[in-house]
Amino acid sequence: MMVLSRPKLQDTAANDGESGALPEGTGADLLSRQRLDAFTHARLWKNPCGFAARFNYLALRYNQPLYGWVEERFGLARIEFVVIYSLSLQDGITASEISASTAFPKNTLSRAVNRLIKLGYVVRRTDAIDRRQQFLSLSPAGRAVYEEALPRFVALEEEMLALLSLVERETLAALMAKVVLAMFEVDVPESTLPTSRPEN
Amino acid sequence: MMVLSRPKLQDTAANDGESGALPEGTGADLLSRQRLDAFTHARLWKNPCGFAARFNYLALRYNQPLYGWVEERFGLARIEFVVIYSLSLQDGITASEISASTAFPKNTLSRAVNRLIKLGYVVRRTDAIDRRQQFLSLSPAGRAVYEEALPRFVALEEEMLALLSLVERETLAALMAKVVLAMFEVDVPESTLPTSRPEN
DNA sequence: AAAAATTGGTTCCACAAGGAATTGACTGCG
DNA sequence: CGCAGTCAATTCCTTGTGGAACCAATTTTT
Repeated sequence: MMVLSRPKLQDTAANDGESGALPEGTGADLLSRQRLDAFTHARLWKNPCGFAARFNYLALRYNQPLYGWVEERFGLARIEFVVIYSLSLQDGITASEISASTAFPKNTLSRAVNRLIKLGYVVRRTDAIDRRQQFLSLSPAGRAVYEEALPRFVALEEEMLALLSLVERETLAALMAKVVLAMFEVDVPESTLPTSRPEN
Repeated sequence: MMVLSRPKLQDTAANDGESGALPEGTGADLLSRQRLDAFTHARLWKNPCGFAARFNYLALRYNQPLYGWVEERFGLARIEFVVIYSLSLQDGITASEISASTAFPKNTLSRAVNRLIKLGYVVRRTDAIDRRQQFLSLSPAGRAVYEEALPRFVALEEEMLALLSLVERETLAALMAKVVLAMFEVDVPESTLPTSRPEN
């Protein structure tokens, strides 16, 4: 096959695709016009789990360049920037909360937080009433990193949505919200939790 | 944004949040009814890159349990199952093609393929005219793994979409296709490619 | 047609990631 | 009030990952 250069994404992986039965006009036809290798095409458009394939693909194409840039610009690993981003969303949370929400192991977060403190991007304040917990906050330097990075993240999201009208974006947002909601209700079988391991 | 976590995989990670200001009816209100921690809520609903945050979240919640199950049921790592899944989509592709499309490094794929061959799930056939290339195929045993696993993948996708009507699903599929298309057109800046690293 | 450049795949190796066990701080039960 | 159970965070240690170098088969250049 051909393969052309393109991606180099990295994350996700797996399945993708969808099958041939896409309503025309949705992209399958357009895709084939792109110089896209046949396998990626199959992953996205002829996959029995086409929806999953597509958002996995998007996650990959979104995260890869952004975190690559973060690494190169700031010398921060993905997990480290995740901490910074998280603190910008909710100041004063603990490492455990980030761990629980993002599914990164606790020890990985511990390392990331400690490095960020050493670099002066994050400050730690031990809870007076429960001295186990450590509330984290961004330092001015940490906030500066976030401020510089955010526009890139916003811009790429904007590029993703570029082909959509305002109405379409709202529709998409609403439908995605429903899907996210559905996932909250999925009871995760015990057996699936243990061995997992991110992402990646 | 987001990020997904990496479960053990390595994938995902990142931002999250919560808070309160989403257009009503989209899920924010429903969400707050769920027993969901505040930070995750912020990540999903008060995030400047909310769309990215949501599909990252979905990727995490989708991949993690499934690949965890694969690991436990078959003793196969994520990348190994990715190979199997890929071959089911397109028989006879090479390791390089899978690498290019999924963004896993070549050597990682090399290892995965060799292990799968050793386990008898994959067979390799060297191209007669270009003896560098090795076309891969599923053995009956490999196909059996796929056949057993696929229903799980389909079922979880179905759960994700459970709250959507048929019309809504089609709308979502079409909009997602447009977004995927837009990502094809993004020119990946050179600088972002080098240092990246999946997700894990 | 030899030399240089490319490409698929593998091997080497340094390092990071994460499971498991540990420490320190609370909580709850009896 | 003391002992078992829990929980945040950390440390230890093994393993897997992925960058870089390498090998082999081709292709291109001159």
